[in-house]
Amino acid sequence: MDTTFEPGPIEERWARRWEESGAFRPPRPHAPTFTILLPPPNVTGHLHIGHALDQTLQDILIRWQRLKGCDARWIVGTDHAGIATQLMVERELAREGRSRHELGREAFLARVWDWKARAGGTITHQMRRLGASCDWAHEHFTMDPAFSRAVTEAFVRLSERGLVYRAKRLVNWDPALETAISDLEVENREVKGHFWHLRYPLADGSGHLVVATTRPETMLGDTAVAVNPADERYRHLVGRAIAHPLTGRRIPVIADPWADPELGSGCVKITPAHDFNDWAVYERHPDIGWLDVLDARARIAPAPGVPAHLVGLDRFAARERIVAELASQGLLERVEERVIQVPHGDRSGVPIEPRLTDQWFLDVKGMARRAIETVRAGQTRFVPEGWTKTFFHWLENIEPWCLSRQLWWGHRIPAWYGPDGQVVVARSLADAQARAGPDVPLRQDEDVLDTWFSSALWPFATLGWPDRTPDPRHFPSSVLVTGFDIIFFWVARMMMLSLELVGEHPFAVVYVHGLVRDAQGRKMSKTRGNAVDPIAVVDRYGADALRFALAGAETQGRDVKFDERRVEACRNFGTKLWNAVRFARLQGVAAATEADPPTARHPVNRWILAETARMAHDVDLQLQQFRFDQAADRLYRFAWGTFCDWYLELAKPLLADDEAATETRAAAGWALDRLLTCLHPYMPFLTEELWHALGPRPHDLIVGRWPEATPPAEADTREIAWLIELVQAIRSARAELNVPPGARLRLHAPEADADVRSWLERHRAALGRLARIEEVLDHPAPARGAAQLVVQGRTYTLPLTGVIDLAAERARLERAAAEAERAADALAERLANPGFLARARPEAVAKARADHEARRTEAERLRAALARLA
RNA sequence: GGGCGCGUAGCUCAGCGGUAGAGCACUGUGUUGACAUCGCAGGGGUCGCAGGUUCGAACCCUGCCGCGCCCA
Repeated sequence: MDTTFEPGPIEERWARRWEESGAFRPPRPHAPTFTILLPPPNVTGHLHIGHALDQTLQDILIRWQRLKGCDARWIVGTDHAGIATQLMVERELAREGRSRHELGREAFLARVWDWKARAGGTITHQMRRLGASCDWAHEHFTMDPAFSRAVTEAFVRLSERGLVYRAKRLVNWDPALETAISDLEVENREVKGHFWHLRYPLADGSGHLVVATTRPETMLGDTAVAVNPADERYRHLVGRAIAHPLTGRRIPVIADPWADPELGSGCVKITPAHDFNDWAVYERHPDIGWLDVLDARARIAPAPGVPAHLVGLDRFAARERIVAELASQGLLERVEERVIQVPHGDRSGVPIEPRLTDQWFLDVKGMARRAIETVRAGQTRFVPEGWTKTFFHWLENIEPWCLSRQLWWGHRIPAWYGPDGQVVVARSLADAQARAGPDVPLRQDEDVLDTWFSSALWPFATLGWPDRTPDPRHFPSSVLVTGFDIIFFWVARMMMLSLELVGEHPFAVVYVHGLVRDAQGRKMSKTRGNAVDPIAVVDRYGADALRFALAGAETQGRDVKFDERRVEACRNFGTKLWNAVRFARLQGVAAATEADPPTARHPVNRWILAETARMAHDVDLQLQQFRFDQAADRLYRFAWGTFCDWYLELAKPLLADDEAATETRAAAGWALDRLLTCLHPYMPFLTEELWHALGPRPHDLIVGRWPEATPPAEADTREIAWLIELVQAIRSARAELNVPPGARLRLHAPEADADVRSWLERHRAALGRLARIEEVLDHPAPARGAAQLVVQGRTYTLPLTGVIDLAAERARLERAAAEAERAADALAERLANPGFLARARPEAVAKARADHEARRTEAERLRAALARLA
């Protein structure tokens, strides 16, 4: 073995071997199941650092449960990402100087499939580099024939239940992509804009009203002006008419609470076809009607009253033109500079327009209610619990879900239209034809379904629905792991559709983690240039280091600030472990053959066996609670502190001792095996490599067994705790008194009782090695010219003739004594408080008494030592 | 405007009722044959501020200040 761990080749070798040998899902038909659904990433996607965190957490859970003997299954796949994929291929075409319209629908789709075959596997290959132990043998894709059948079936069934319907509604329209998008795909951005205050003349010429707007171009579609019914200023105008300054149409002044008397003049123009709030006003006053004045690309469209010279202008050009015209007519009262919220499409980045179109909607109110009930009843639990509230809030205010998208790539809506406007929703054209009548010419809906509609079926469409009922071994799944930004996209919708179509909730636990931010806490983005490529990090430090760093930083509920230095520290941790195993091998330590701990006589070995069992037990507990950070910390401290710094050092003399060597090798081998096993979920590659480095194995670690040994009683560990404390006290005194590092000292232990004497005897070699003690004597040493230490209530002396700096020793003892006294005084004060004695828990009182006694004794000893020095 | 969350060592964060911890950084020191991607020792915090509850508060409650996110 080399002295440093080279992750690259090792990771590649194990990734291949695990997948080829079927280790990611060994056949365990009778074992309890543990199932995780990977929220499907976009097929166009590249792995970003957020995926790396998300997938690391899932893989830790899967590997842990696999080690615990479960039939652990991580269901994997990608979604077809309608808009993103279509855009990607359209961009490719554009480079060739062509468009999808030139190609036609069929050829275009062939081109997309071609792209998918060529480039669609990027993200899944990157996942493999992270070590994601998914059920790759059954990878899914939302456009696969079976999955597509599920999508059609879902749409048809929901339609049969009256939950899917077609209607003309305002939707968020993306004029760049020319499709409806979901309100979840709209982000409000603050931009510098204007508030234009416009004069609207009264039709009878008796004056004007002032309305303010941020989008003057929409005024072409005005059908009313509203004032608040409680607004005294305008009450007399309600029912009168405005002569629209641009269209010349007569539009009424109406009373509606939407008009805010406090805002601007208190009058507001009503443009139902281009504003959600105005549409609501129209619904209360249907007489005013509506007028659509924008086309699919947000250019001014021909409509009654729209001046011909404006038709065809882009919305922003039209805005300028209109403002200029009004100004020249003296109808522009004033212009206010103002920061306004403008909705933007998160894909296209352009301002979206509310647009009146025919779309398919899903009525989700009832499903939302049932999803809420499921969580209320505890069938699905959020971890951390706080997200429950967010989830409820969204579902309680849910609107009908617009399912249709004006795209080509996706699941085409299974609806057909007859010549007289009749609509047939059916599983196939044949089916539709049968229902419409044999001779009726049918035309299929041009639109496709929202990608999120298909991914909402993920929990059961991946398990064979609708052909068969999802296998109860994997449905409901055990846990869904995702970022909080995806609660609405996935969690809520998967829950709603599972409840509706399968009649059962899809997951028992939803674990919600934070977002990965940069080292300064800013959101990562391509445009900002602060996005971290996880694969580049893997190249530099190894997948294990990245995984350990990410999972170790995942404290429940907080965002993760990504700092490469942390990854470096984790890489060093891997190297440390690597060297520990290298050393162990050099010493003849080999793989343990038994799951049970070997019998050991020597306290050092008994101690490490006990500590190992405790560690395994703690890590298991912390993972059960999804405390990825605490489990990582426990592993780190055990491996580095307990095992490397103490056990291996204490074991060195034993390995050189013929009598103790055999049991020490066995204890070290057993402890290392357990450590590698418990660390495997976090650092799969390194641990697998080291597991095999220790000797021939009947199987790979990935399918090993989680240690179940129960931690023995504490009594076993007292002797070593004392030893460690003594060594630390000696080292500390040596360092503070500037004793040359190589100097060998004698240790006097005049206060030792039989136990301590035997301990000193037993650990003579260790004291020699770790504290450079060449001899232990039980008679007192002269205090002058000696350092004195107090360990667990007993004083020890280190003669330092010629070396000691008397003043330094005095200062050191004084400091220690003062500290012990401070602690003892604080405890004494507490014990003197009658309230404490009367009301505190008896254990707290007992502990205070014991602590006080120990600190007081320590202080006394230190004072005595000082006195001797004087 | 509504909701959620966060302010603990220079930095990143644990701790959430018994008197403060880790990693990194920092200082000193070390070639004792696993490891300098390392060892050993050490410095460093009125736990945002002000009240309250309690025998006891970083931890519970209230208010304030600062910061972030989500929804309008």
